[in-house]
Amino acid sequence: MDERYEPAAVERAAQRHWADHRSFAAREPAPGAAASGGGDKFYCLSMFPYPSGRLHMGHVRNYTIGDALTRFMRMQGRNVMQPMGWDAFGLPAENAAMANGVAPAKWTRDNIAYMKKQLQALGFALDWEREFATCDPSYYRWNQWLFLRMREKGIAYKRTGVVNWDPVDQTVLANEQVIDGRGWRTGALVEKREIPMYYLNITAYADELLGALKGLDGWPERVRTMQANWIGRSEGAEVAFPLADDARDALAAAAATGAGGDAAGAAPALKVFTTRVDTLFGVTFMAVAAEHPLALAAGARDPALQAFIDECRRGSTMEADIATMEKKGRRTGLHVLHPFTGQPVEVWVANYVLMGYGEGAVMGVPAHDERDFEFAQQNGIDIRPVVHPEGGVDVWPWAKGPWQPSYGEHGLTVDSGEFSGLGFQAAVDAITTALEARGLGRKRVQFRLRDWGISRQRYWGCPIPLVHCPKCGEVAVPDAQLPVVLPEDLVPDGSGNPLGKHKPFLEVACPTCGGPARRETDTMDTFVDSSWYFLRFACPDNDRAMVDERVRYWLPVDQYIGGIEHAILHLLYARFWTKVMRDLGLVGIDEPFANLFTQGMVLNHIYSHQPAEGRRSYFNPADVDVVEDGGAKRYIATRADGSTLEVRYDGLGTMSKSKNNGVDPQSLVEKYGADTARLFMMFAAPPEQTLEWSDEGVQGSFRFLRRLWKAVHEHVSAGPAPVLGREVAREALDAPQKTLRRTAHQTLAKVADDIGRRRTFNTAVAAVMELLNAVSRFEDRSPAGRAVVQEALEIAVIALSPMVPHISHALWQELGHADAIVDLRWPEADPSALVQDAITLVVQVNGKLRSQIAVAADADEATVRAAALADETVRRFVGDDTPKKVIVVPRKLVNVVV
RNA sequence: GCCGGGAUGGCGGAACUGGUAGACGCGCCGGACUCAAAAUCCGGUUCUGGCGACAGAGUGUGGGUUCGAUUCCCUCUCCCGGCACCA
Repeated sequence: MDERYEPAAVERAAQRHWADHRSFAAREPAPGAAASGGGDKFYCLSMFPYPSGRLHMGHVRNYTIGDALTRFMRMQGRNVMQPMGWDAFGLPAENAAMANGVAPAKWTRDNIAYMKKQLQALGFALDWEREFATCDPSYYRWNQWLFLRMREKGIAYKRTGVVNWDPVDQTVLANEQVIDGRGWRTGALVEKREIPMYYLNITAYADELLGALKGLDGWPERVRTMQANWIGRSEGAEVAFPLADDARDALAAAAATGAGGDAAGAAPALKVFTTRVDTLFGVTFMAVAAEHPLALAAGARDPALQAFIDECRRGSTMEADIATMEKKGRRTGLHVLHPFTGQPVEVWVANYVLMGYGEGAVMGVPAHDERDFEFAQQNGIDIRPVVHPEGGVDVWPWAKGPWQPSYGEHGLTVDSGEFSGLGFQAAVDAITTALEARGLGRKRVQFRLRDWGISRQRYWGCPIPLVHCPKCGEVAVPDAQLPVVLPEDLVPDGSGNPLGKHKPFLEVACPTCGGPARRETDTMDTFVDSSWYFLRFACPDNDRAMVDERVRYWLPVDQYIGGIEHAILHLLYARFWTKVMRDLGLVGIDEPFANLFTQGMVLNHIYSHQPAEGRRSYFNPADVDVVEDGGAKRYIATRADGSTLEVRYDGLGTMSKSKNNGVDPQSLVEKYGADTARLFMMFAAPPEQTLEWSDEGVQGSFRFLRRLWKAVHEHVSAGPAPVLGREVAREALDAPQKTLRRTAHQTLAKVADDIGRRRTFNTAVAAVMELLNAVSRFEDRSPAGRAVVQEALEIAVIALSPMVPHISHALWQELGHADAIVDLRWPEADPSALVQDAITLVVQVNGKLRSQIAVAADADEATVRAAALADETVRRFVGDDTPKKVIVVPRKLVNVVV
């Protein structure tokens, strides 16, 4: 055995062993053997990466967690599958293409090749025989195939949606490409624009997606809460306010000139949804979106209002922007009629009401809604209280002063005609019933969740399989002609989708009539690709069907691992997609992921610089020096050419390509080896917690592995140790030998619990470090002593092997084992090694720690109590007082209260 | 703005079910080895007072419940994730 730990050689040898033995190729049972999920299978899946170019520390964290679990579960005797693939479509490839003139396909595939090497160098127990990328036509053809099935069922449907529009580049922008309301390349003010898009009817599944969260007890509570809030079920009422004559005339006039849009004149009433129909008599205004037909009709007659509508169209579509912008409104001069009193209520255009969210209109009740209150105060609108908060003050302070939370509380209705004097629920019921009788409303459940728009006006994605024919209209591509293959040699230039200018793709014969037709150029949202990839890993080679019987064996995923940033969108879409496939008879499961582990983000500092013209650029923290300058800090970045530049500090954020703040694990792997990189990542923080990156402690992890190597080396170079239980009787050990043995077995049990139940790899590693410290202090070289050390070192190596598999592979052999540790069954801790005769209890006086006493492990309460009161220090603090109370917590402490 | 999470020594973190706050590691200080350095090994390291035994304070802020609170409840501050076209 080498005296020195040489990670490169150790890792090469271990990886060769796994490759030669196909150690991680998952095997299905013989056909027909198991209909659904045989008891011993374990499908361990980490979220597949976007091939951004290089791995970053977030990847190392994600995949090391999954790998440690995979290896641990293998050692528990489970048939484990841990596959890997590539989420290969998406925006960064187009950005790279624009920057470097390389086709997205080439850039993506080069990145995949490089990152695959990195993953392999890290020694992950992946079944590479199942690898695929979502940009492979053999994968995305099934996106297209299922899209067509959904379209047939009406789950996929077409309507207009709002997008960010860059008026200079004449292109749709992703939210990420909108910075402070401006296009990132052009700096032009972004506009909202309505375009036709395909949507998936996820709201039809809202009730099930919400209800099934209760059954997902293998999911973190925080994720379930976030999803429930996102779906946002609320019970309320739909109320129709009939149009007054002025509104009706305006709509009719607009319809005549075509200014009012499609819906103009069609609606006899303005519909809204409210959860507070009990406040209906407090309505003093209505607010509609700028794109609402009433707003457009009024704008056609009022240039000032039209200017305001145009202003509302500027800015991004992002909810965070809309929620934080200044609330503005303008009156239309048009009115609707209160459904009960018939009084006219003026309609306002408000920038915070969005078309496409519900009805594009809300009723304004300033007395009982905070946002309406502020809007009314700002615009001089009446505030009419109609609910008297129960147990609230007897005065009506609404007219002046700021909003009080009590204004929004439930209470008894007042000034509400025949509905006065009712409690919340009674008022809601009575008013809803009366509305229904008049045909002006009904009870309704509303979800916050909106349907999923999947059309993207972008090149590097899965083509939507449709053809537009001048004769036949929109025609689906027949299944036999799938996949619609994306040409891979185009280079986008920022001026829209290059597919729209590429004739070989664009020009097609209509599948129905054979005449000349135009192919659809929109591609699918990349969330589509990631909504079912976990199914495909079970059957990546099937070129005749999307899924097959192997999916029934492997699914659901037993452990899914990924970043908390996916808590809502990806995980919700994947759940939805699975339910759709179930309803189409393709899979037999209701939920895709039985257990979910959400790792915390790995953060790093962000530095950027905004040139006078063009895009803001980001600098990697590794290239930035922090300089103290008279109390203030300055940040100086060094460019590749050696020149320097003062940059701005933008705080901490997730490691990402776009912020250029990733840390490439490659340098760590080269310097210390994969095991050190893996170990440090697991040791640095509990995996569910956010981690601010710093490689300060890496050295310590390497030192630990070297100490372990040295300890094994010293032990084995003294020759074979006697075997405990055969050459040395366990009962014959002396006290220090028993203590080391107990530490070893406690460690074994703790590590199994930390990995298997708690998933706290950091404390598992710490426990093994303590064990090695105990071994180092143990100097007994007698045969019995060496037998105990042999066992303790074996336990240390086994316990670490899920985290640091390479060094464990080597050390296991050095400890005299012919079989590879990767195939070892995880041993149980020996209960007889764990027994302890005497234990130490803590004694408190008035809750403050004062002393410690040693008692027999099985001492009864009276004995413990007497021992505590007899303790000298305790008597000093208790003095002559008689204890009021003595609390004894078995095996833990005694608290004397005086 | 809304939803979810977090805050513990100089630093990363431990304390799992309300019961010894600071395990383990980093850093730092001292020592051994060495001509010297690196590496390694040994000891110390929450803060304040004390030579010391020891005492007091202490888990972002302010309050509460309890014999006992890092842990439970309320308030506030700051940080992180998500907010539907980054993935």
